[in-house]
Amino acid sequence: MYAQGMHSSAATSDYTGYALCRGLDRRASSQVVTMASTQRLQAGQQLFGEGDRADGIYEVASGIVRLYKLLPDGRRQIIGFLSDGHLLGLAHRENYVHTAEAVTPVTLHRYSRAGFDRLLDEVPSLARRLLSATSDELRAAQDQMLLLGRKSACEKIASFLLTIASLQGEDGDADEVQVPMARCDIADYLGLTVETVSRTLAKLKQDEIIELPTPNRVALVDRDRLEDLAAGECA
Amino acid sequence: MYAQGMHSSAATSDYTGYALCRGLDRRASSQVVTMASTQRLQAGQQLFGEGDRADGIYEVASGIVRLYKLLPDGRRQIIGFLSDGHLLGLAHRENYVHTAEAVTPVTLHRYSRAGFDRLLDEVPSLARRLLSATSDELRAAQDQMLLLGRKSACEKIASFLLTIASLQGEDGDADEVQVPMARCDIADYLGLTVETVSRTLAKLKQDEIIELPTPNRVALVDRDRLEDLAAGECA
DNA sequence: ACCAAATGTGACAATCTGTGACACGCGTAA
DNA sequence: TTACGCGTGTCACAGATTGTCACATTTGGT
Repeated sequence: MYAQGMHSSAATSDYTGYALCRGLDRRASSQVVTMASTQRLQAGQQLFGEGDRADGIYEVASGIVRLYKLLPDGRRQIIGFLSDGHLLGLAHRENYVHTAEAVTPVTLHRYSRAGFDRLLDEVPSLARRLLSATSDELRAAQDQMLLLGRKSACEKIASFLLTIASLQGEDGDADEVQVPMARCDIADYLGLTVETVSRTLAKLKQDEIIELPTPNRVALVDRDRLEDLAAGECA
Repeated sequence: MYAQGMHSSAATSDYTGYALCRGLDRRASSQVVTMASTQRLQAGQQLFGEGDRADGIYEVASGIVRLYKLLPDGRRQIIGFLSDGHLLGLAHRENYVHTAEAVTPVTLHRYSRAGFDRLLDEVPSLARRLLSATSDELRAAQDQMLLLGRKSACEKIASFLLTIASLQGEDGDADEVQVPMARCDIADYLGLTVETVSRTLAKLKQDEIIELPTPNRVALVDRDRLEDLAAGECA
């Protein structure tokens, strides 16, 4: 899923783009920025693959990254879309246990694992903040389990659209959302096929709940109805 | 899911049953034990409900606890079974976001939220360990997303049985496992119905992959085949 | 302007669900 | 100790939702 990234809607600072600095003092923030290197990816480019040695921790500065796991026959489950403020690579041990790829052009800050561990030693409050951020990710994952295990295709799409809207709106909710992911990405995130995603969007359009000005933009016409669907309150 | 709890197969210590003490020095361990109170639940009894105020953090000392989320119409998704060594209630903010109930008779250690926060202040290394434990839970949740979103009923059941076996065996793998959960719990954990769980177990028995001496015990007869199924390597 | 990729649609199949009936086992009461 | 009731588990049959396959249309990039 995507939980809210590790940023807050606070005033800008000298370390905009370094969400890891949030809440740290000036000296610690300087350490963070010094040890970070910047990396850019094109859309579709892989950051790391499942099984690769987990020697880096990354922070999304801009763009969208997809995380996924694969089955041997190619079945793919996307386990999260990450936007700015999110960390990648923190929860791994020796090797990465999923793959990370750019959905859009992406800018990342990279921290070596060794450097990151030293930082944790030197800045004790950082572990508290990472614990909080990882807990946010865990709660989002648990919400997604409910969606994957129990919701119908229509409820899944409704939930997805509302989640995206809640992250794009200035005041928390947008009436029209930009959906940068392809239909096959949405399908692999919701445990559906592309055809079902397409058919379900068409049905919601037919029921005048949404509009699709272009394939990558969705207007939420009947938000109340969408919220009822997402909450599982309709047949 | 259940990730491994916060215990290791190390030597016993004076604080057996207090997995939170693992890795702490004697003074910190004494603090933990002093602030903990013990709580016992009968099978089926609720520990906390979704929406309740999150004022306690719990550690499972013995028994099994199920965590679940509900939809308004009663659809339930179990998001994890926790055994000894696991913490509950850590990832929540103001209110619990899921429900916790005892599957078997359970003994827990309870820490108040306020006391727990003070402990984190006084024992900096604790946050590192909790970060590690929460990361384990997050990885397990991501594995479960792959299962819920992409695996067939048979692959789900095979995965479930192997997971249980890997936690019950002395050397990591048991040939016969105890399944203390009811069929409806297994169903709600795997995103299936009780009938499908029952049919799938019957099919695996018919194919001589497992045996069911009693409904709560499963003998893994053809472990290689089960592992292939769980990994998604068969039709 | 062209082409490839993405999206959308229709027909049919498959997997899982839903329902009803029945069997079995366990716990409690007599 | 025995019998009964209830909860759990199993099974058969029918239905529904989603997947699969093939093809048409649209969109975006060069």
